[in-house]
Amino acid sequence: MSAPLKLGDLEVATLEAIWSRGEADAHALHKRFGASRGISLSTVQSTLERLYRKELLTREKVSHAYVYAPAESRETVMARLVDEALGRFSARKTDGLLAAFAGLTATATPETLAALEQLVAEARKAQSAE
Amino acid sequence: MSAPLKLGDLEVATLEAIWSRGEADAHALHKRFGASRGISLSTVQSTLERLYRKELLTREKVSHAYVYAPAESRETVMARLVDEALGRFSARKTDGLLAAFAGLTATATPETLAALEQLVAEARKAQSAE
DNA sequence: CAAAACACCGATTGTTAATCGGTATTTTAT
DNA sequence: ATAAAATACCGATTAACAATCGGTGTTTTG
Repeated sequence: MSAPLKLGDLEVATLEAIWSRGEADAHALHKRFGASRGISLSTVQSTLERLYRKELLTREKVSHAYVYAPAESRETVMARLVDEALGRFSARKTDGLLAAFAGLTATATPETLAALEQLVAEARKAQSAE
Repeated sequence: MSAPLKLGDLEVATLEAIWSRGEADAHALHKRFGASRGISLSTVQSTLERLYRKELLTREKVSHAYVYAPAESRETVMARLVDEALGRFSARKTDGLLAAFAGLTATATPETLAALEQLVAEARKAQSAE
């Protein structure tokens, strides 16, 4: 088990920004939402650093500044967060997922349902193939 | 939006214990896992109190002791936790759920897949009925 | 009435995200 | 080559919370 993943709001926002552009440095991120949040460059750097230590970001020194890139896809991170949220329950995790899904279906779009149906169908196929 | 729900490990364990028995008082809970955790009665009480304030538990004074009961179902709490975990992402939440499901389907049992299929079918039905 | 069982209150500890400033170091522009 | 600018790096602080207890006062109950 990788250490329980915990993410703060700024961390999530940072990840999203990087996912959407592929890569970015502290300077760029700061300009992006540093202003709106009234946050200093240092804060952005610290957040990036934390994300890096959590192995959610990769960094590479270009000249003397770090350029960060995603180490994990958004889907993966989301899945991990869901796992983390439900993992402490003794009940089978699927119960939780089903519950979560049940809540979702109320507002799910037809496209989402179709995608879901597809996923289930594929999973069944894969299963019977084993 | 209810305040963001956050639960610690002891809190989840406590909830589970209460869900499984329908109701319980601090004394019973303490006997249940107080020993294994080497925890005092006070700690159990505090946890119960916190859960009560979070409106996850109901309490009723029987004689002069509180008897706690669930205020929310396990499924509801799990769904809220998932929402909480994914709600901060700007991407459509469904993406995250789909991702979570994708991850799940790899190890899902046939029963789970069947349940999932059922949910999707019901959701579609409900949708077309609107 | 006395003892036991609790609630209630307040205090402490530990963790983690968010936040920043200051200093050292590396670039870059002059 | 130097000065100025851009960054990294480090350490400190704050704030939120869960976990944890002990002590004090109150209500039951024997």
